[in-house]
Amino acid sequence: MTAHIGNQRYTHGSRGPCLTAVLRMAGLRPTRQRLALADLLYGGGHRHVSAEALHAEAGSDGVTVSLATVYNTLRQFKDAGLLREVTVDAARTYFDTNTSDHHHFFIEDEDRVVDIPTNDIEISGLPEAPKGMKITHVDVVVRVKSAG
Amino acid sequence: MTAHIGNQRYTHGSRGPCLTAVLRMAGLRPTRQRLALADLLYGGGHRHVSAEALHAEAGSDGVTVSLATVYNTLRQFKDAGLLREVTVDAARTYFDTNTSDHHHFFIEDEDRVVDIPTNDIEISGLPEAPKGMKITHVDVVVRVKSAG
DNA sequence: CTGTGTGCAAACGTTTTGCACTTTA
DNA sequence: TAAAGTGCAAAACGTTTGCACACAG
Repeated sequence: MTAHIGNQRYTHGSRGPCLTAVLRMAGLRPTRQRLALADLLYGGGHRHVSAEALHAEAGSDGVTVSLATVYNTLRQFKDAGLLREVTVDAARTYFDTNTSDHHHFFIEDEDRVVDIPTNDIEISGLPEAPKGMKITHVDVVVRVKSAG
Repeated sequence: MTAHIGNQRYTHGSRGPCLTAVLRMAGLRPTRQRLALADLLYGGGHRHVSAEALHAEAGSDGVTVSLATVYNTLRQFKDAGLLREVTVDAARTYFDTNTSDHHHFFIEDEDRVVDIPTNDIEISGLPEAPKGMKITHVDVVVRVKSAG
């Protein structure tokens, strides 16, 4: 079984040592805090987290990390290309462990971000970027709420 | 010449009285501040504003409004369907006077939102909403930066 | 030992709110 | 004159930063 961290491929089972290597490759020292957060982020499948949520999760996992360090770490991971920032909600910043090109559902009642499972989305009729501009990315956010 | 405020159509030239009517229809008393802000928002073509920017604009226009009132007014206009909130940037909230179905460019270097001029965008391959959910809206944000 | 990372608390920018005052109908 | 809106200052919120201490290499 393989998974991805940023654009690194890694084999499950050798996670501990591998995370160390990934951090090193990203130019980040593999400290206790960063390894613990990386393990939470990449230990299972892909995830979407907010700083506050990750901090709470670390806490209830017995990992001692300050909220400031969580914020700093998320930003460093993002700058290193290990995470992608997802802008869906003005109130909070979400980070996605899946950095490949894909789109999102935003579940409005729950303030939750979910990957759109298919890669079949195609956007046609996109206009040119305004004069002198180039497109860096196209984000599609499908906002959903419970059908009640 | 006609324009739109929310889903109201109105004729230019009779702007003053018309704005009063629109506000009334939205259940909002046509106060001096709300009329002034509505005039700034709808006086020209469609616009994208942040609270701070609108407040500054009012100020340099000689209109005395507090920032809190600008925030409150923008929220009320949004709740009344006269404005649409555009989520493109975690740092700031933008409001769009064009409430019809359309998409946006976000100019990253300038923190500026621009309507995508065509209505030709089609999204194919959209998956079902997650079980028990229904789609409320699909947002497409095309992020651009200067081609330098 | 040197430099990087961490934690805390304080600072920050944006947005909301509580309350006394003003305006609208 | 009753109900709604306003302004101000203060609070609240998520996020960042400055600085002293701790840790990795």
